[in-house]
Amino acid sequence: MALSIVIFEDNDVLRECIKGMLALDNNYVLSGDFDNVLSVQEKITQIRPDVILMDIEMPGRTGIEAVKIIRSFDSVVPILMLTVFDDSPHVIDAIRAGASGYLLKKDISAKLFTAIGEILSGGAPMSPSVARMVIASMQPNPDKNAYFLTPREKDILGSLAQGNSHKLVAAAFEISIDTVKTHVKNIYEKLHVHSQTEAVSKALREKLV
Amino acid sequence: MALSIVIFEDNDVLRECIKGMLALDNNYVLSGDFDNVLSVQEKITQIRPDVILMDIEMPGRTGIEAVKIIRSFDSVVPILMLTVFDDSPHVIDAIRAGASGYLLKKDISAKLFTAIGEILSGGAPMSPSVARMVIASMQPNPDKNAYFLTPREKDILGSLAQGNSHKLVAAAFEISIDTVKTHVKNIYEKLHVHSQTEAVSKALREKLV
DNA sequence: TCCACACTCACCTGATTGCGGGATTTTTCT
DNA sequence: AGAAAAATCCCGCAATCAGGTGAGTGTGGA
Repeated sequence: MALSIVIFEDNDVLRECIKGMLALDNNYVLSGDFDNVLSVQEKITQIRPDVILMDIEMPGRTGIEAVKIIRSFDSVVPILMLTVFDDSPHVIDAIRAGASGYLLKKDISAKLFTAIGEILSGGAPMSPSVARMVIASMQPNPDKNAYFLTPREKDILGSLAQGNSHKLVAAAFEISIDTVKTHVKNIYEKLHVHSQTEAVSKALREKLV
Repeated sequence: MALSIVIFEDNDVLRECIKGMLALDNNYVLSGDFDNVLSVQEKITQIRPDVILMDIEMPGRTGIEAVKIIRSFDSVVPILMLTVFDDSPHVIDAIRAGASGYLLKKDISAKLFTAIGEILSGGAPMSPSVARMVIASMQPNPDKNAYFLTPREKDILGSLAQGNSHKLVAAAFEISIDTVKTHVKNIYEKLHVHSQTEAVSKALREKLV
């Protein structure tokens, strides 16, 4: 039985082009093609497609917002992003929102069918540069990361980030609670923050610990 | 000029096999092959390879530890993990440590050369199941994630995670500071934590916000 | 030898937070 | 309409935290 696919893409030429590509392969049937995502929830719940192809830039509402909406009521249907944006913020946002794969438009002709197959067999197809961004986003920032924290300060910050209080940190490292406070104060200055919560937030976000 | 490659792999058969594969292609030259990573820093600084192939399970010290060591003095040399481990913790740990790609051994024969090419041109080759794990690790946990936080509580938690104090949260949502404290208390109960720092830590780690 | 730096500890003050209550209003669901 | 859940506000107290000041120790480099 053919796989049901829907596509959201505001560029008429490209949308028709993909329609044409899918029509040539009778493993797939295009169950819907739209130039916007304004009532995406209705459309998806009615059509119940096996795969969703999603552009990012569309009039009215972006594809990333649409992904969030879809994921709010369906956490499994595969969503393959299909866009020209290869900058890290767009990529990371789309994936955090719940995208299952991310193909740049320049790779569509060569890889669309491979990608759909891969996404259905539990993979996560990505254009190479996208994959690199994703991996980079998981690794500690090597550049400005420094902040010149001393080893001890990193210890303390790490312990705070576990959710420990000053008292527990002191106990863990067998030092006085006043020493902890001194370290914490120095950490605040170096990180330009003014509270434990802010320091931990910054540390976790920037993967300092 | 041929690309210099080194391999760390304790399985003699597989190591010889890869050696053989590389020998057949004179775009590559194997500059070193080792069955452990005990003095990895010396080896890498001497050889200065263009690509490193790294197993995970090795006697003495794991490949993931080796990656951390390498990244402590060289943040650019591409490291391709080559292992049988396809469980999420190993994959995520390796990538956090600084791996540039992650190929399962079952894919070596089919994809090793493609992967090396991709890694050198700025990509991040991954076996499909690995890519899916990586992406899943960036998305909010749909299962136990609930914690049954109300929308308002998520707002508050989100604001706290930005590093805001009770007072600032109150100002941001234009509610009384006492209301914020009530919400915070309820959040603590639901998350089973006892401090702001712990709550924010949990929220960021489990991607609740 | 002297300096810089990291690490350690102490004391003080005022602000914030954690936790125990109780209470009212609004929204949501049945 | 009535019950349940969510959101709002208030009080009070003990504990913790932020910020400031000061100071002793040890290590390593100039």
